[in-house]
Amino acid sequence: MSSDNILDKIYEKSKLSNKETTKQQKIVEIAIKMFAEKGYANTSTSEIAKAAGVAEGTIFRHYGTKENLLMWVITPFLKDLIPVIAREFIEGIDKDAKSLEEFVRIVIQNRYEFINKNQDIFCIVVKEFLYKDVLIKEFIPYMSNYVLDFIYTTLDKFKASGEIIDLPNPVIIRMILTSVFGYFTMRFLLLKEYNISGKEEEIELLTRFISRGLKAP
Amino acid sequence: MSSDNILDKIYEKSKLSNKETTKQQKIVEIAIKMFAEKGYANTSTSEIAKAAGVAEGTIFRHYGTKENLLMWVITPFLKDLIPVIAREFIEGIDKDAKSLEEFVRIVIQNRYEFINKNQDIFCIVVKEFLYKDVLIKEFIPYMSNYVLDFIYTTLDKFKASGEIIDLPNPVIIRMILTSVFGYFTMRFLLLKEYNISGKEEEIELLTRFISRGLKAP
Amino acid sequence: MSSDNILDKIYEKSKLSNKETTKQQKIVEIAIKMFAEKGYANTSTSEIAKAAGVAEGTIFRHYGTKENLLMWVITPFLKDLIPVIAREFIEGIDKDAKSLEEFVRIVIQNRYEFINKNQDIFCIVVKEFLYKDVLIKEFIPYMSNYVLDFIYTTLDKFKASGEIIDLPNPVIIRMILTSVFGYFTMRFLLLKEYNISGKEEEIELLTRFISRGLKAP
Amino acid sequence: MSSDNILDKIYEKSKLSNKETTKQQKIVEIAIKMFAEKGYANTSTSEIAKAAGVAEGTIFRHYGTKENLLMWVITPFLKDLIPVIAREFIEGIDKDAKSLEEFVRIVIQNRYEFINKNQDIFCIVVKEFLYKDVLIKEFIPYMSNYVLDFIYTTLDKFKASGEIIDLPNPVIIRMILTSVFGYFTMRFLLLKEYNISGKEEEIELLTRFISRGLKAP
DNA sequence: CATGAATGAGACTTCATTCAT
DNA sequence: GATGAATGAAGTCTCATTCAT
Repeated sequence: MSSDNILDKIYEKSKLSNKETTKQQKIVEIAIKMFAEKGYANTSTSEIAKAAGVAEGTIFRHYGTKENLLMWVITPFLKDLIPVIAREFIEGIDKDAKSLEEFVRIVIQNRYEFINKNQDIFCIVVKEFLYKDVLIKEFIPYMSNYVLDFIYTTLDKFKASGEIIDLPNPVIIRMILTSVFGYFTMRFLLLKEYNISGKEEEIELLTRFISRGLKAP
Repeated sequence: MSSDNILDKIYEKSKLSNKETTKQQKIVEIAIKMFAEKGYANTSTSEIAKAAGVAEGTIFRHYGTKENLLMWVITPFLKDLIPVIAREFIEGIDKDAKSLEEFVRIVIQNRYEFINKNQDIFCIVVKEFLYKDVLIKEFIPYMSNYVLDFIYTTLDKFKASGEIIDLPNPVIIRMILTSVFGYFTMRFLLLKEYNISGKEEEIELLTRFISRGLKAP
Repeated sequence: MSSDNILDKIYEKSKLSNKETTKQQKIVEIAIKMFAEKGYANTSTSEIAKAAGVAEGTIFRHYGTKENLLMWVITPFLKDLIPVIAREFIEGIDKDAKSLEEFVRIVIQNRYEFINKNQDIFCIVVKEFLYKDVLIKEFIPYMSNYVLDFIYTTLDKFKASGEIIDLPNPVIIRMILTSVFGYFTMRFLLLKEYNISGKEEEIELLTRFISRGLKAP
Repeated sequence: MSSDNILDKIYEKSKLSNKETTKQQKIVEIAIKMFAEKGYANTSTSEIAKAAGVAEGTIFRHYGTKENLLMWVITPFLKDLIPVIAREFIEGIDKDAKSLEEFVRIVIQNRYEFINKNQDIFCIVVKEFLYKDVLIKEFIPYMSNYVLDFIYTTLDKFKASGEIIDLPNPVIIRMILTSVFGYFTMRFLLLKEYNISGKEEEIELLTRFISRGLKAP
């Protein structure tokens, strides 16, 4: 069964493709840890090599470029981050036809698990997002038109039923994303050690905050 | 009358104290622009010097270190960012004894202006915040106990009157800050060019979103 | 058989441990020459690199710091300089129970050879000694208590037998060292080219000068 | 009455010549202190300017070059160091026709006072001596033929009377100088703080050491 | 005369990347 | 495939010196 942890996936992928070495695993593992901790720009390939117990040349043999290594680490995360939201979105609504609140809860729970399991990569992505337009451009296409259309019609339904406020869809989506990613950033980057309350409770609070904030007046 | 724009303040300060040179102004101006655009780590002092039409040594004659230059640019911004929020908070509530919604609106409006006028520095601060613990440590003391106490008692009052949900104060504050700064980050960093709607309207939406989200059930 | 020349030792050490490269040897060789000639502070790493036919980065890949390179060159010399004196001292006296004169002669001869073979490094050490307290601190511990004790009791014996003047031991030692190193400095640094007389004769003169100077009245 | 302290002399000289400013005095004073403490190469003109309370340009207005400032500081010291030895030498012998020991004593005492009063400049000279051949070349001519001739004939006289060992004059002079300057260097540079015994006693010991060391067998 | 802002050459150092072994 | 020595471009920073004010 395929794990939710990106690292595992990378391992699987590479095992399938080309008799992935332990060394490659180690490189990726260490790179993730160091990029997350000190940032991509402040981590040198020689540090990674040393920490991974590998010759510096080996990194370049496998990944060609430092930037390539970053992408190798980030891409599967990005691929999973939004598409799964979308699928979840669709399935969550389809199956249960629940309220917005219920839906938001499911999404947040799901993403919480995902990010919690990949905290380091999340760190990297957030930090690099601010610098590299490339990342944003690579990110957007995953938000396919099909999915967007579905989200739009769903939101329209909620708006029609008077459950949520009547605002343009992009505005609503932006509000949800801002709140959710704002929360995750604070939770997993800035206040890592401050554990105000339990996971379940925090998710519940955030869910209520968002769904109430979007309620029709 | 002292402007709200940090750049102006730096100019004023230096004009008053050291007979600041045109070159120094140029250096700071260019540094802000480049740090914001490419990030502190990815901007070299030689680039700054060249763009400012100045010898590289001149930068170091005045600021000693590249990091010093960053601080010179960031510090007044940080000094203004939170304390003013706090003062506004106190005064806004005191004067008008209005609802939470009214208060949130005032704060957001005020901060919107401030950040709008100092977009570049805001960019720099957000980006560096994720890397440098130093910044956070320099930031926190401005949130004085006096202010925090006031905020706490105010929130308690709102909770007592049943206007807002009964949650621990740190949780409420965190939610507000997350939403507000999440919004600003999206607005001024990530989606600079996407102007979904007018400024007034956006502030209004965010205000309602937050104050409703915190309403008692 | 291990040579008395430090350069040889460095080569041996590195050949044994790290498969030392020709380039590394060349770097050390050139560094010694240039440090000796122009002084550590007045020799740039780029000069060394150019003269050694190596990229400047190569120096730092191996030695990390310019100061490290200096230490790499100096340390084995310092390690040998005094301890060997001490051992010689002990053995020389022990074996033959000869007069002070005989002992001084042995020591000077031995040190003459040593410094003669490592003239350049001696130059470096003398010059840097005056600037860096670090060096002195690294130097002193080699003068172990055991050795000092032995020297003291030996000098006491000479004093008891009436062969040498009755002065505090530190004073006597200081006089010997001052004369010997004063001589070496003049011989190998200041008047390199002036060869007043043959080596054997000079040693003999210095020996007599010191041993007579210390004779009891 | 003309002082023995070089600083005073520089002051006098400059007062006589060109309405010497307090600033120039301060510059020289500070330069001496800093060159002595940290070495010429490790002292920057900006440091000197700051410590002297003077603009950096002022230094160059007066002395043109950093090296010039060094020379301005060193030259009068050098001029006094040896010539006075020579004069003393001549007069000491002439007047009292005493033994070598008496003569050596007078010279050492005299030089001790001189160097003691100008410790900082002595430090500078010793340190720079090792680097700059220029200094040596500037130094030698002061040892005039007339003086040398006198020393030679005097030494010859002592040798003829059987008081001192029969060695070539340069060898004898070198031995004396080596011992004396070796002692001064140890006393005023390396072991500044270690005061083994009183000044008078140390001079006496050194005098006896040298004169005995040179005695005919 | 004095100032100090400005300069620019050059110092030390880092690091992604290449390539012979 | 793996290694790690070597590279060289680029980065931060220092400092003696100049020159307009």
